[in-house]
Amino acid sequence: MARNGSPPDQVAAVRDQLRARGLRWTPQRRTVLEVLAETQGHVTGAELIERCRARDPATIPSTVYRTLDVLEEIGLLRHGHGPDGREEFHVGPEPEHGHLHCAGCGASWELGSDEAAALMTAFEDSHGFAVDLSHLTVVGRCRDCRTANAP
Amino acid sequence: MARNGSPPDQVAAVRDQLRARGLRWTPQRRTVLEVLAETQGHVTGAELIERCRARDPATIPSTVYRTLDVLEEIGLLRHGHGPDGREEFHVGPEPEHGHLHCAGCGASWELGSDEAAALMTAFEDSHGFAVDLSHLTVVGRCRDCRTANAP
DNA sequence: GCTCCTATTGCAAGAGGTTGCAATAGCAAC
DNA sequence: GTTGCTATTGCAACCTCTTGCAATAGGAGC
Ligand SMILES: [Mn+2]
Ligand SMILES: [Mn+2]
Ligand SMILES: [Zn+2]
Ligand SMILES: [Zn+2]
Repeated sequence: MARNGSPPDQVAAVRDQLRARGLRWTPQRRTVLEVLAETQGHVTGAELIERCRARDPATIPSTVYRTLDVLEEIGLLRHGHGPDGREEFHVGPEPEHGHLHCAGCGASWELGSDEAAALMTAFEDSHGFAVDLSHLTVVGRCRDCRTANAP
Repeated sequence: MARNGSPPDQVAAVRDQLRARGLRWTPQRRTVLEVLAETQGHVTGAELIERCRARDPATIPSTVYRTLDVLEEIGLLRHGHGPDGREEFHVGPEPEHGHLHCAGCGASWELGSDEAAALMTAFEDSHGFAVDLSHLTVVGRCRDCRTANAP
């Protein structure tokens, strides 16, 4: 999400962006946007639905997923995939980043921007390929798990 | 899958490996193994179930998925994730490899071993992290889609 | 061949998503 | 404030997997 101003301002900005594109502002979308404005970090669709239901028990899953699709299409939201493949939406002021996930202990880290840049440059140079960094999760085993397993 | 010898030999080898571990050889597992022995490249669980059903209409999904788990646990199979996050099992003689997937045109390529090695070395050096290459799918936009979109 | 232990299976229920469709409701124009 | 177009919604059905549990059946040992 674009993160400028207080949550109410952010939500109002999205409303205006939607209307400017001929899309509509509905109570259901308002709920999703308000929940997103209060969220930091990563959320799965299911988590989001749960939080929307806390605010409006009549929340319908398909409506939430379709709203997420729209927000992503107009560039207000991005998603990556957790180590299990499930979509995770990136929310908050952090810049675009990838993830590192240990299959041993389940820990995960954000990819440093220096490292990310190196990775993107490498694919750019070799294939002319523009990596979608925020969609990337690199899975493997961390140092601790490796030394623990092969002492 | 280890790929040595004719399909019947491969299947027999797996049967022996299972028994050696106190696991059992069942008609259901035989079906899955036979289908895998005839398969090249990548398969999703659902595709595998479909092919098993062609051979044995009584095939039950949970049994197939559990068999795949076992085969992966004992190291005979690996999975990665497609761009949509779904699991894809790697089958065939190719060495471990990652994937590059274009979100624009849907094309995908295998990562070259040189490039893969560079990527793995980078994470090894910076974090002591051992990347699971076959689990990796890098999503982005290919050269063609980029020039088509921003001429 | 028969026994016995327990790995495996089938089934039913459930989680997380997606999709087609008819009914509803934004909102731009009058 | 009404009207009319059409974007959205709710719903139901469906898809891909996962899980708990009771019944079944490998296969090692005799
Ligand atoms: Mn995985
Ligand atoms: Mn994705
Ligand atoms: Zn770890
Ligand atoms: Zn492309």
